[in-house]
Amino acid sequence: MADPIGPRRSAKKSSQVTMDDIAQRLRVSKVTVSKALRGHPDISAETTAKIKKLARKWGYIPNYPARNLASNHSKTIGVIVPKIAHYFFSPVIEAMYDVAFENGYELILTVSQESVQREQKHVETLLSMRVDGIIVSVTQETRDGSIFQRAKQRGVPLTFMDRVMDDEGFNKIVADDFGGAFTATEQAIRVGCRTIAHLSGNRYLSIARNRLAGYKAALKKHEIPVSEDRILFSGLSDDDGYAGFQSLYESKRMPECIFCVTYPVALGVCRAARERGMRIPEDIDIITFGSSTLNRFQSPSMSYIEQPTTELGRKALELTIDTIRTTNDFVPQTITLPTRLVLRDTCVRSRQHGQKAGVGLTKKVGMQA
Amino acid sequence: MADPIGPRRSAKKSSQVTMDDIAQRLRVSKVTVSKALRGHPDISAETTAKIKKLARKWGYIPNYPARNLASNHSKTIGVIVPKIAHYFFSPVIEAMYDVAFENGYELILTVSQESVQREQKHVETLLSMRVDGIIVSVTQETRDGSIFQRAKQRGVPLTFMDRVMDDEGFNKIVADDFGGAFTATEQAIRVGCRTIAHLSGNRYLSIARNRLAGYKAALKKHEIPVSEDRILFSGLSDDDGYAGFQSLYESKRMPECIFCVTYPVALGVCRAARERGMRIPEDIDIITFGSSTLNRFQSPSMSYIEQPTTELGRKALELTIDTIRTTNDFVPQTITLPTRLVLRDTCVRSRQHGQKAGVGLTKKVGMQA
DNA sequence: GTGAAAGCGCTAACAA
DNA sequence: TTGTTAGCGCTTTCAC
Repeated sequence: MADPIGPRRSAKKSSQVTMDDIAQRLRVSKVTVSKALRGHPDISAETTAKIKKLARKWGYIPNYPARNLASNHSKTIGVIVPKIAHYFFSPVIEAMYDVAFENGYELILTVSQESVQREQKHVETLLSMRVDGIIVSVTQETRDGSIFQRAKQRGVPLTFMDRVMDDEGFNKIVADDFGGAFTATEQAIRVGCRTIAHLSGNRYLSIARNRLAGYKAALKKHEIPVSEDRILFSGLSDDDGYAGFQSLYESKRMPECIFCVTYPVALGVCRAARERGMRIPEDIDIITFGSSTLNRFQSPSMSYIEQPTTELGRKALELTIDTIRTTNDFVPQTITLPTRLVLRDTCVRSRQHGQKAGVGLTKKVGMQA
Repeated sequence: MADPIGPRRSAKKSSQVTMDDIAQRLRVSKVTVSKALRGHPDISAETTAKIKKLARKWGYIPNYPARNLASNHSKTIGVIVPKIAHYFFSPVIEAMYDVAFENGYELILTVSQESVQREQKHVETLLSMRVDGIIVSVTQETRDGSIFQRAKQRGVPLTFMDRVMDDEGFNKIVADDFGGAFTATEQAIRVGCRTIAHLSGNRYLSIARNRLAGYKAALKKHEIPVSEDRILFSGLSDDDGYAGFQSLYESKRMPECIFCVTYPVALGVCRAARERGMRIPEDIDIITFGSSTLNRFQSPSMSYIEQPTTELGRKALELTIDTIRTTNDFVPQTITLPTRLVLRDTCVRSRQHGQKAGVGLTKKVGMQA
């Protein structure tokens, strides 16, 4: 009966190989096995090799919950996003997985579906799971930040990403929404538009607020009066864009250009315009914040403000891991990432009644600070 | 000092409230607290209420790893998908979250990025995390199923979804790839196409194989010879579609219609066709398996085979939970979900040199068995 | 370089 | 109805 395949386990319920099994077989202690498997320098190379070999042979799989319980950390980071079927979040999340992988962390992804209630529940769940850190992009409706304070009290670092809360004391990673919106609006002005509507999102959502502010600032700079009835607050979906266009259309205050808070909203506008027989960009011009990989297949392909999705994801994770490592002296940081104007088929030609496009204007397109 | 806010914790490192704290304060045992918090009928309503009240007051948060270690289950299901920024997987995953939520399960989502190595690592990680079940949609390259066998040996139910392995002994949830491809091809034939190319995926991938088989079967039924040089194997991305079109174009064997294995492939074809000045569907017709929410915004909007994404996600989770609950007598099941033909702007008109479209053909579109 | 003891926070089984 | 006794599998001292 020498060297059976796997440990002999008499009265144990589970069929898992444990460190104890390996220790007994090799006549060393559990501790030695634990250290060896983690590559601890305490243990001799010889012993370590022996232990690792048997572990592999027996198909040993570490028990994370046990490890977690004993060591008080999980090497796991929880993420809460409002939507996953979204042109914006997908690449952000993929970038997060990459960084997590590189650093030996696991990611637990949860989706709030834009529901505040679910969001709160997810925070609690992640806390229960004993994640080492949390990254959240809040829902459109989130106003109350007390649940996030709880995480903080528990000593779990929390980082807001893209859609943030105003609360102080948290890490934040955002795109330059103000600057991007400013640039987009200015582009519309450059090509000769004087009436520019803005389809904004929820009035309280950070990204919507900042984009709106950028839009207004650009108008002011160019001494174009801000007309409040050309600013529509609703949501971030294509249906909102559709409804927004309709509302503008019916109010007989059609602008020359519409600046949309998100790409889906812009799509909704396109659909509505098409149904009314209006051509883009000939009859109504458009520019949007954010895009989709599918934009290049659209005709017309829309000009847009490119968001640093990958960087957003990477930085959010990096900063969170950093904070976990230096948990003692925590100083909250806010990182703002630059956006970029990408010109396609819209918002590039001179308006008939405006001045010639591009006259005296730099055509240069680059990252803004 | 009566009733301080929170337990008095002298020599404890963590600042977490535990069941013990609550038990001591209320002069009951830890077990009573445990049971009360879980709503166990053993404990009187009165005691339960008292305990729950204090737990809430003190902000008690259960410790899942500890619970997991003691009870040997995690109420957690691991999911492995090849991509997340994908028109297909997003809704599938959202559906999974819904079902998980409804059933009190947590989901751990991992992304293999089409890498076999990552996929294997994810299986190990999920096993280490002691998930109660695993759902996987394999990468394009996955051939070796031994890692999945390991899960099975560990007693962890594993369900394949959409992209499956041939291995017996696992639950499988798939769309009717064969039937859908058959229908799509037949539609092309109906509108008068006699030469129909197929841009297929990886030769070994289940979904690609089945769609190819459906395509061939439809041609055979209508006595159209299968021409192997009109079948191109590559990948599932838009670049593959682009390259596929190019290859067809250069070989001077342009078909009347192209049936694409996925929506992104079809997009690539559109792009390539447009660059060559060919109009769709006038010069070259197209039909595709699967779609995207953005298809309605395309012009032309493509006709496609609709995949039951939500159902795929729901059923995968439901079946997995079922299997967890009845772990003793496991009988592997394969569930095939119907697809549906959706007609848009392509593959609907009669070919110039073909017979009139729709003559004698039902225009009815419905779920196929 | 190795190991014994202690305990992480919880639940299961069985007593009382 | 409640409590006692044992662990779950691992890591952390700290002694040898």
